[in-house]
Amino acid sequence: MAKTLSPSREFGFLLSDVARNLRKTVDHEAKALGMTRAQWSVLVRLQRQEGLQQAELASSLDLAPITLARLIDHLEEMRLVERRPDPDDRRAYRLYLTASAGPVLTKLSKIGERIMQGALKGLDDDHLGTLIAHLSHIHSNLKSYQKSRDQAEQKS
Amino acid sequence: MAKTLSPSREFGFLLSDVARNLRKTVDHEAKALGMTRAQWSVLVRLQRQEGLQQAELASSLDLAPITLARLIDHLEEMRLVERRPDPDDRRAYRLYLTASAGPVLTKLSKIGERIMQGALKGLDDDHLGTLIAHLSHIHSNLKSYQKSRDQAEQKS
DNA sequence: TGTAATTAATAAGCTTGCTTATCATAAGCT
DNA sequence: AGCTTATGATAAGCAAGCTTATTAATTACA
Repeated sequence: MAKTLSPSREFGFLLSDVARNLRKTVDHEAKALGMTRAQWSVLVRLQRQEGLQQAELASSLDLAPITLARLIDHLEEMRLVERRPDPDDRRAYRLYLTASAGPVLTKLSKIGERIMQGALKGLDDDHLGTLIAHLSHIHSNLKSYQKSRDQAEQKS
Repeated sequence: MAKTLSPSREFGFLLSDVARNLRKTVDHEAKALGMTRAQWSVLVRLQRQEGLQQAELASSLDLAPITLARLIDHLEEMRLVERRPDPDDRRAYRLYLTASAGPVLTKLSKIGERIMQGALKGLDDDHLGTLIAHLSHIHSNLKSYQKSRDQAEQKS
């Protein structure tokens, strides 16, 4: 039984397990503030750069535009984000945080810091640096893999 | 602009980015076989251990029982999995792979190997070992974090 | 200039995750 | 034995991802 996996596949499963646990933890903490993880990520991104169009934001979050549109619907109902018409393009909106988003973002940032402190407990800075470097490497492998796939599809 | 994040938060974002890209790649490849990633993971788990009850399988995959129930509905329609009544418990089913699941699993295994080879290209075995060790450490941190959270909720 | 191609946003409808609730059966306790 | 509690499966309904299709506006180019 318990057929052993190759190290590379073991890594694949481990990575997705860790990411799922992290998601779950973040979901749980976000909920305490009446937010979801997806909404959180939108706010954080807008905090770094306001005035984006929906399509730009969607691509920077790696979401389909329609998925983001519905997230923005909610955030607008919650009065945390507002759509303003793009002065140069009547098809488009530009997205801004409202005044009430500030305090929420402060809380979210504290929570994020706390979660990651807990997750990385016992790992010293050197090791964290190595870990980040390795993951970045894998990240770029995956991105070039996807790019070549997209190009292959383009042709067909 | 581009306010810098602490290394620990940077790691959090990176981890979820990598995991999302991996998911996306796996989704794409699974689709070519008419499968989804979730279905794939069910089959792989059953391959390692047949005859599980739904509740057992759900917990081992870290899914809510109802989520698994609907996955099994589909896999049963696809004739890859079958529910057999548990002889000792009339409430429960036990899950088995059908004969046609074999060839599918063979293909899936090859695809998984290929994806991970691509993702880990340029990373030598030592580094992979370190990476796995660090992620395991983080994994157990997150699990104990969750456990303490669950216990706190138990009381309330 | 006017038509074709592209782009921004949204709609419809699917999957897969969740929580909460329901039903039937099992198990435990007195 | 009988009552309560726990458990296996499912249902209903929500969130958030997707693909495909539609509409309106913009851009490109013949």
